Amino acid sequence: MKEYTVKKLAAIAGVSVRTLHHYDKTGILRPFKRTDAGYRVYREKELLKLQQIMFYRELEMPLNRVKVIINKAGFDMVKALENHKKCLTERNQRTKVLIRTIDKTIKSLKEKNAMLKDEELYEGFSKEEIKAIKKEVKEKYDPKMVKESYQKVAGLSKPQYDSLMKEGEDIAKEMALLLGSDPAGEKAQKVIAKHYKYLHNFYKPNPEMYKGLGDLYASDERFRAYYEKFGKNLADFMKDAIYVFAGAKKGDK
Amino acid sequence: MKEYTVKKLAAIAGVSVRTLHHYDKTGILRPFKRTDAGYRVYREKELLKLQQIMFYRELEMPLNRVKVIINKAGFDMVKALENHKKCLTERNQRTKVLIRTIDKTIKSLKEKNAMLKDEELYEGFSKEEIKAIKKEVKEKYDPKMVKESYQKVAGLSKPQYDSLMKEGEDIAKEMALLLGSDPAGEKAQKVIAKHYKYLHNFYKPNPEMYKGLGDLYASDERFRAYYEKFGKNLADFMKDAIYVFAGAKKGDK
DNA sequence: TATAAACAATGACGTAACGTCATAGTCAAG
DNA sequence: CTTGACTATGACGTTACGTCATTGTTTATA
Repeated sequence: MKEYTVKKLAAIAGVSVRTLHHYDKTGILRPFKRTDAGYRVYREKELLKLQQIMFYRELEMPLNRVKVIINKAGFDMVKALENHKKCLTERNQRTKVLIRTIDKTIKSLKEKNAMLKDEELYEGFSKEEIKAIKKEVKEKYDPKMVKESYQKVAGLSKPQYDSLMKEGEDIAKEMALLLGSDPAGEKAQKVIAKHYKYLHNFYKPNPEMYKGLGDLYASDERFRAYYEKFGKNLADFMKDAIYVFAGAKKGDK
Repeated sequence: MKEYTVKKLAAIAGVSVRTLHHYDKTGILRPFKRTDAGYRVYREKELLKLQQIMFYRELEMPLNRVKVIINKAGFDMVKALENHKKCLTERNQRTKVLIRTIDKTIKSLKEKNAMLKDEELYEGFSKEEIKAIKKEVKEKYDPKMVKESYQKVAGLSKPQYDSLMKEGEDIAKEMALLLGSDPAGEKAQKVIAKHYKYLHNFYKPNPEMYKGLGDLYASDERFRAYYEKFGKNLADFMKDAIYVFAGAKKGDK
């Protein structure tokens, strides 16, 4: 059984010794054992785990989230690898968009008649969008869903993201127009069905989760504030309508 | 002429207002003007410049270096864009290696007879290597060369990098063996010629630059320390031999 | 066996690039 | 005039290590 101390592992993995210390201290990656002298010793299992950490870091997942994910009972390494592959492929697609942006900018600079729209200058850059998405999702949806949502929307372009966010707003506006009506009424239930379907953009909801979300809308200050922008006590109305819908949905199942 | 204040520019570029403030404060991206009220106003030139900054950041270039590069007289935007394209293409290649690593790891996990060598777990990850390269280059070469060197070696795999670094060490060792002999002697000059050729891995040297490097070797504490590891006052000896070689080289030119 | 170099540990301050929030002035529309 | 959106500056906080100091441990060589 092959064992590594910090320098050897750092060398083959291409990380620093300091990083390994940091990971041990923060509990993200513990060594297999410590020698009597206090030396950290790592084995195959730790090497695989470090690989996971490195993939998550490559995809800019914050360490405190990585820690939760990979140390959870039932963590499926193969599934995680498949997900990393998907995200990396999407990143490569985005990089191709960046390269196209470069080509278009060069053409625009060289030929005075090939003007770019200002927005076109930044096509493919999505850092801030992702952050905005994460914040938006966090504010509007169950925090447990944040990670999954992140993975699902990371590949969106800005126009796609804008469109998605606008759809969410439109649904909220539609509900606001029905304030004062019966949350179990046909109209409200039609819009809520649309909302439920909309959530599929972020994660795969089920009736129980949807009810939990309704609770969250009504009880969490940030959610209330978000919906208040569209109508007075809209969060409560959403919750009521969600409960009706989710009850019916459960019956379906 | 279209003008933007911070929120509008932040929105189309996908950065935060805070980022624009930060860039202004640090002098990386100044606005076109300030209104009487103190509002920042940006125009086309600033938009193009921001695009540059964003490409450099995408490629993880530190801001203080970005500042120097793009604010230099004669900064060639088209050339820079072409260079970004090259780097992004290389990054995509590296991502493909990562994806292959994923495939191999999955196969290894699913089929117990498809064992991976430990090093194979980390193929494609290069962050620490790049950092090490930057540090190494910084320690051994003219700081002005760092950016160019970074671009030139970024695509190296770890074995390629290791090989390259070893070659550098071997040359230093060879010179150390000649300590005490004539720096203008045939043997020393033969090794120095090898050193000059070796530098081509990092940048395109010329005799004047090479002499400057010799000066740096002898005067900079880090360089001296590096060469001291191989032999007493090796840095001085290198400088002397470099001066002879560069003089002869100049004559060639 | 002694020594020196390489490897290891812990501790702690510092860094880069913003993020977050507080406070207050400015602008535009109703 | 009022209100909400936009703007400014200031300042503390965050994340993921980097850097360095100090000291113990291991290994190879003379």
